[in-house]
Amino acid sequence: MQAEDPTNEINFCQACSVRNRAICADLDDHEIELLNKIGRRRRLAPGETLLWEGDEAVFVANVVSGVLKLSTQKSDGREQILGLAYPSDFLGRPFGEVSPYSVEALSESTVCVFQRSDFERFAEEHGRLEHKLLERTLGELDRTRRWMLLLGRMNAEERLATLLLEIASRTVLATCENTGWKVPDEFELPMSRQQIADILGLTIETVSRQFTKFREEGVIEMRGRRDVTIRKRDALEMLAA
Amino acid sequence: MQAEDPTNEINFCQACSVRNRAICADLDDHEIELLNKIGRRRRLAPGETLLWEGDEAVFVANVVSGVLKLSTQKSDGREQILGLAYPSDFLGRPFGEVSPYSVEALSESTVCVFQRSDFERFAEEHGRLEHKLLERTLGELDRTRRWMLLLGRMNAEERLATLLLEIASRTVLATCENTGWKVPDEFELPMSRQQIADILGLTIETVSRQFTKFREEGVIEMRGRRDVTIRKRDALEMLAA
DNA sequence: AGCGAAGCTTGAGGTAAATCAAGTTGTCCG
DNA sequence: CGGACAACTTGATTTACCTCAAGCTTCGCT
Repeated sequence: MQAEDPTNEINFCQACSVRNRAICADLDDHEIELLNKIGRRRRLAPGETLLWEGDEAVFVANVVSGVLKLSTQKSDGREQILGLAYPSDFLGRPFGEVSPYSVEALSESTVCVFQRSDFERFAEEHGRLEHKLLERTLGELDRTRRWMLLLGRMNAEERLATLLLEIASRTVLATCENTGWKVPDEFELPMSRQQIADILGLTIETVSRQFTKFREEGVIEMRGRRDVTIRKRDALEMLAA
Repeated sequence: MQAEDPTNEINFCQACSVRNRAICADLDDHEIELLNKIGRRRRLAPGETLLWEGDEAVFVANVVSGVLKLSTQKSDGREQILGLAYPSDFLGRPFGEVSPYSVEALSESTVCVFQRSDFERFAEEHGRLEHKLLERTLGELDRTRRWMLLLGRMNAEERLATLLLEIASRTVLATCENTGWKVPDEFELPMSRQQIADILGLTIETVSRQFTKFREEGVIEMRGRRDVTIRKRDALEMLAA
């Protein structure tokens, strides 16, 4: 998947690894060609920011590879991560003036970027794209609402269990083509302990202690700081349920 | 606004109080007539449930009057309210099989209900409706994500301040037509203390203590349990910021 | 290899909110 | 109008998580 050349500006849609899963999936060859003309590939290094909260919303984008975070800050600096974006996910705020959150790459990422105005014009002329975007947005709203139960009503243990299962399941969807995949028990965390804390609404110390606890209980195994193996999936699912 | 007859099944769209704000706003007279044929009005008493979490998603609806809550539960019964729906808001999960949350009326409410299958067919044939629904869904996603900052990173005082301001601003949008309105400082809470706790991710006791604190500080004034007057809006805005 | 620094872990102590347990106040209804 | 019940408030105590403060790993770099 990393083999394709992200700098190739000519007809990159044809070879795009998320071509059949992103919002462009239902477009025909002619439409794809038009979309190809208004978009461009962009590579982001870890830590690089694509959109700033409060800034004019100039871009929208599809994630092609990598993982990005959406986040917002309180005036005093407290940060809350609003979600993660995986390959085929859509980024940005069409039909809105300002970006309501920041978007920053967690890992080395490739995105397919459009000027918001270009994209909106295209969408209004091509109902199928707008329909796909609607379906994706409704799905994202469901996912976001489920996260509210975690932030409002779960304890630290339940929160980390839920996140580990979520990352596992999202990782596979991002890695394999849509036949024959299954959710892996081994994966790499795409973010630091502090970022995990900002996702879960906890402090870095509490997150660290929970990792230690899961390790001691044999629920997970770790090689280095970011390589996780789930050993007792049932235990995690019980907590997350 | 309560003067219109909710049981009148003939052409209720024409006289609908949310006609210009709901997703039907951009439809022409012919389209409205078609939509009118597939929808029907339904009145809900406080506490009555329109959709159950996990059930087949048979309905979608527009809120005409009243306030409803969307909520989800953990397996052990802990509840988290995912959001409130005010007049002109859209309810339900188009293009999905199961309802990801429950919808229950908080106050006496009127909704305009469609069979999901009817609605989806109509939407696919009428791009303007789908576009409106997309805009509304994107807005709802933004609002939901902002709430995550509250659940993940705010203390009890900040949470209640934010909710009071939110209810005040949503109440006016629900009450007045779109010219000349301003946000009121006096309003009625449409929910119980326990429901406020379930919105804010707190316990009923903590909510009660915060109300008492705001009253003692002269930030708000209360007549009975549900009538609130904001006396120091600055103070609340400072906390919510 | 070995240094340095950022990232992470661990411990001790403090605190906001939860929990448990009475009281009190509104509200419904005959 | 009064009585009963649910809804709410208040107080005392506990606890999960936060804060502050060291240490310890991991990893990039020369």
